[in-house]
Parts: sequence; C-alpha cells; structure tokens
Amino acid sequence: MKLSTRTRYGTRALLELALRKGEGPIFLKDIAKQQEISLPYLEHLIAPLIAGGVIRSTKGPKGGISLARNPEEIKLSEITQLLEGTVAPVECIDDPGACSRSSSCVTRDVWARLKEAIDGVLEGTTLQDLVEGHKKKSQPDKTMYYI
Amino acid sequence: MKLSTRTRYGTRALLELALRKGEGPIFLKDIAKQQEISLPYLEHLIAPLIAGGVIRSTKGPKGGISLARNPEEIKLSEITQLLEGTVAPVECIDDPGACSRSSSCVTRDVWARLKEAIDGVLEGTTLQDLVEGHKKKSQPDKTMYYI
DNA sequence: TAGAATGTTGCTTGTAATAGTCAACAATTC
DNA sequence: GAATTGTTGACTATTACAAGCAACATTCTA
Repeated sequence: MKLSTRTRYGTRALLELALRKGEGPIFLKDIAKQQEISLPYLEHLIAPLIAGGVIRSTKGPKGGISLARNPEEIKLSEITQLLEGTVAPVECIDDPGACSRSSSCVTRDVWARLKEAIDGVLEGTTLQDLVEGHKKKSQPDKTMYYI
Repeated sequence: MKLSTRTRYGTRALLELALRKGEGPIFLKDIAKQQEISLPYLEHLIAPLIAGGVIRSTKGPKGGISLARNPEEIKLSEITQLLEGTVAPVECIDDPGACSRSSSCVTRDVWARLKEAIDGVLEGTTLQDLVEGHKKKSQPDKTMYYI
C-alpha cells in the first residue's frame, strides 16, 4: 500500500510551484535542489503533468515550469491519477474482468470501500490546501510563545 | 497503492474459515482449492496469522486450521497488519526519522490523513461483516424475481 | 509402533515494477 | 550562433513480490 516516489516527488514539486506562484517559470534545477529530488528523475515526472494540463513548460534560457491553473483548482486526485495511475488497491476494482471471481467476491467490496476512502481524501485536497498548511507551519501562531 | 496478494489471499482464506466456522479444522488444501490460491504460497501466509493469534492450527491427519476467535472479533486492520505490515502510504508516517523533512513537510500531513482514512475502513470491518456480505450475495432477496 | 497425513520452515528462483542515470535532441533567448 | 534550458528515449540497477521445492515435525490411526 505504498505510494510511489513518482507521486510523492511530483506532489512536492507541484507544491514548490504553488508556493512560488507569480514568479514566472521555475527552473527544474531549482525545484530539484529545494525539494531534494534528483534532477534527471524529476525530468521524467513532469512529462505526464504537462500532458495532463497541470503544468506548463517554457524552454530555453529563463525557461522552466509553472502551474497551468490556480492551486485551488488542482486536486491531489488529479496528481495521483497522472503519476500513480489508479489508486485502487486491487486491479479488479477498475477492471472487473481482471478476476473471474469479481461478481461474487465479498472481499472485493471491502477493497472498493477502501478506494472510495482514499479518493475522498485526494478529491478533497487541493494544492492550495497544501500551501496554506505550509504557511501555517512556517509562521506558527504567535500566541504559542506566551504560554 | 496496491495491496499485496498476501493480504488479498490471506483475507480470502480467513473468510473461508469464517464461512465454515464450526466444522473443525479445515485442510489448507481445501482452502487453496476453494479460493484458488497456490497451496505452497498459502502455507506461507498462515504462519504470521498463527503467530498473530488469528488462527489455530492442528497437525496430523484430520488436522488443518481454524479461527482462533469469533469472526466478529477479527478486524481487517488486524489481518492487514499481520500480512501487509503497516498500511501507511509512506514510510515517514510510522517512522518520522525516515526522512529529514518530516517535521516541516506538508505533503506528509496529507499522506497521514490518507492512512487514517484507510485505517477507518479496515478498523470498521470484521470477518463477520464479510460473512454477512457473502450470505447476501448468495441468497439474493427473493422479491427481485417478482419485478 | 509404523506409516500416512497433515502442517511448518527454510532455501531458492523467476519476474516485474520501480527508481534512477546517461546521452542525444529541440527550442528559445541574448 | 552559442549558451541555456526543457524533452525524450534507451538503458541499468535494485528491490519486492510471488511462487515453488524439499526437508522436517507432529499427530492420528491401523
């Protein structure tokens, strides 16, 4: 039940873009450094994100990548779909033909509920939520210091 | 985000035991056949389930395995824990030391919520729930035929 | 008490997915 | 036109998973 590094790294890369929204294209090099991702690996992660319309790229000097839409319009479910493929814990959820037992299998029903629970979280979270979470962490409530 | 076959097969094997509760020890051979699991593979799956106190085994002729507790007392979370290990989608949830960014990482918070969602389903489902689901499927409401 | 039936365990192997690197290429700016 | 950047494809570990095989331990029954 592990998320691939593709999804984890990709999400962090997008968060970086969201945090630096308005700065224009950001170098892959900078994202890789900031988020501690190997550059050649990151290069591969952006391809599906571009194809999926989540980011835009600019070539040449002063090039880089940037979000194609506002952070509040980009749900995590979209990111995982592009980088992880389906989030179904077993193949037979998306493709009942994958197993001859599908129609009568009770365990399959549980795994289906599992997928729904996962989807619920991913559908309900946007990049903007991550940005706000980040701000909250880096600027903790000052009242804390008065306790 | 896939469940291992260990968990899938193991759950089905336990369901089989729950369905045949009261019959005494069931042959591994029979479970393997009924649930279409390779016998040598199934043999390996039962070890952790015995160690975890979910099933009991009886050696020798007329031996086999059976549930160590009532189906309503066996939660799926317990089964996945024994067969899958943790259900956390990333290592840093259970072990913050796995990544130096843990304390400041916002994406980690999302993956934590993912784990909670998954745990919620698994904690809230028992083997007895599967048994009842199975009964419902094999004995569909007769009124269906009068439509 | 012997031997057959069953679960138990450890060793080994095949396979596939993942993670990652390297290098050639394309486009853009200055 | 040369430097800088993203793009793509080929390639290579590495790892985890799934599975098989064989020797072993235990128990029942004849």
